[in-house]
Amino acid sequence: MEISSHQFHLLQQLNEQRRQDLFCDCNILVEGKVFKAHRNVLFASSGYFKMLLSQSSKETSQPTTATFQAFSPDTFTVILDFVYSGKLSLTGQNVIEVMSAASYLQMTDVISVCKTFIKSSLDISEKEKDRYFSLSDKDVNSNGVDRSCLYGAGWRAESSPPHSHLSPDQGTCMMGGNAWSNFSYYPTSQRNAQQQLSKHEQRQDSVKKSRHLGLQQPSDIPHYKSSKLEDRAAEPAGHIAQSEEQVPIETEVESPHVGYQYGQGSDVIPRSLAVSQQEHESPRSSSKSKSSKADEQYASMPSILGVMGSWTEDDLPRMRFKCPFCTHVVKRKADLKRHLRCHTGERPYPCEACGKRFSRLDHLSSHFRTIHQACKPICRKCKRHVTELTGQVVQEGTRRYRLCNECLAEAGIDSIHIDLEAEAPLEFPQDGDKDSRWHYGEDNRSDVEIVEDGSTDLVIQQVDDSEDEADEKEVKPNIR
DNA sequence: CTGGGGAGGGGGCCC
DNA sequence: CGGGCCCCCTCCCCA
Repeated sequence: MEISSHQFHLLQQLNEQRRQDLFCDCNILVEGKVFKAHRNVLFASSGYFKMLLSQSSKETSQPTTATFQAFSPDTFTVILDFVYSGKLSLTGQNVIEVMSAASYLQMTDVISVCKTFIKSSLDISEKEKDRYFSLSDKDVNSNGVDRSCLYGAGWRAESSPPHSHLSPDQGTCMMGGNAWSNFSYYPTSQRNAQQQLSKHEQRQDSVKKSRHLGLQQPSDIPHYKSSKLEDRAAEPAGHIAQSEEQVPIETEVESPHVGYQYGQGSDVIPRSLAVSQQEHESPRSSSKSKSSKADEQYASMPSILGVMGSWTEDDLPRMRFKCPFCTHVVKRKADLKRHLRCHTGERPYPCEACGKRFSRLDHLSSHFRTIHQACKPICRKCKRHVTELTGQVVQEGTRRYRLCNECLAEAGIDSIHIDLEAEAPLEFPQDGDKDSRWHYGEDNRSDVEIVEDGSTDLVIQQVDDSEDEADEKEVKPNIR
């Protein structure tokens, strides 16, 4: 006969002992603040402590002391409370730092929950958005990220089905924080197959890892292509937990206990600051993430991301920002913010000419110039340089390119006709407002001459190349 | 099947 | 710190 409440009461007693400083045999020093705990509890909860305590296990008579600088006392409080209660108090403000700390301490379950938390706060597809708004009608106070949530874990899983959780794509736990308070977390061992790692995500990480660490990309791992985010969003919500599939990848990098030298440049990450390489897949997110959600995350990004200390040649400390989702390290916070979009799938810059969305404004700009403005003074067919005299702009739907007169003749002008709606040139918004509406130019350049033709979606325009070329000199389009 | 080119995406870094 | 450019890589399409 098994009494399900036994484990709960046992841990409750241990927690009580911790609070009363009874039998505590381990001191943890975090930025000057001392935490007392039981080494057997820490040993059982954290891979880091397991390593640490196993090394010092011979000296059981002396209290073990561990010192951390890589995270704040508040963060460790959250971690320790989880260890002793199974409840993880996550908020939009602390989730990144808690995850980094959990990564450092090798607490995979905590990492998984943090990722789910982040992912859920970012994972807003159009469909989900609709649901979000519909739910918001019922729960006006729903705020998602900033709402604190409590992850109940462990023994209680026995009294509640383990399938009613963790997949943010399921049930009421999924979106916009509407059900954060109901969001329960269960240890990896109790989760079912739906928690399997997304192969695409795994793939992306492995690719990145290979790239950043100078490792060869496994040929059997298909390459994740960001442009297929819709496909990705359509996949079942599987992520979380260190699956067995990840093991080969994880073995490619060293553990934080031995430290590692980052394969990029000569910057060596100090051992004490090395972050765990327990790679975790990115929080899955739809390509149509609501940027404001991501902004909240970015805004709340704690300084823990800057713990990657290194030293310049002048012996001056140089801060580095480590991505919480991969091994990538950047010098600037803005670069990290930009990099994070490749994990969150956020694409805040839509091309209103064709609807394609981009994660970066410069990519959108480049796309627009190349696809919709025919900036390249090169004949698309023969690749020769063309001017307003030797070539013309052809519009095919929203796509524009140039053809020299010869190629134009070969293509058969007779088959091309005017698209009157495209009479005015496409203009790229200059204000940089990512939400601004794109518009067709209203200045109606006087030098634009529409040449009528016979096809259904092609337009040939005589344009002033001098203006275009001046623009090109100014903006230096990314022409390869 | 293969190679070349276009397009997209990510990182570094300058302004 | 954001915008933007350059460089590099990968994927996809097409000849």
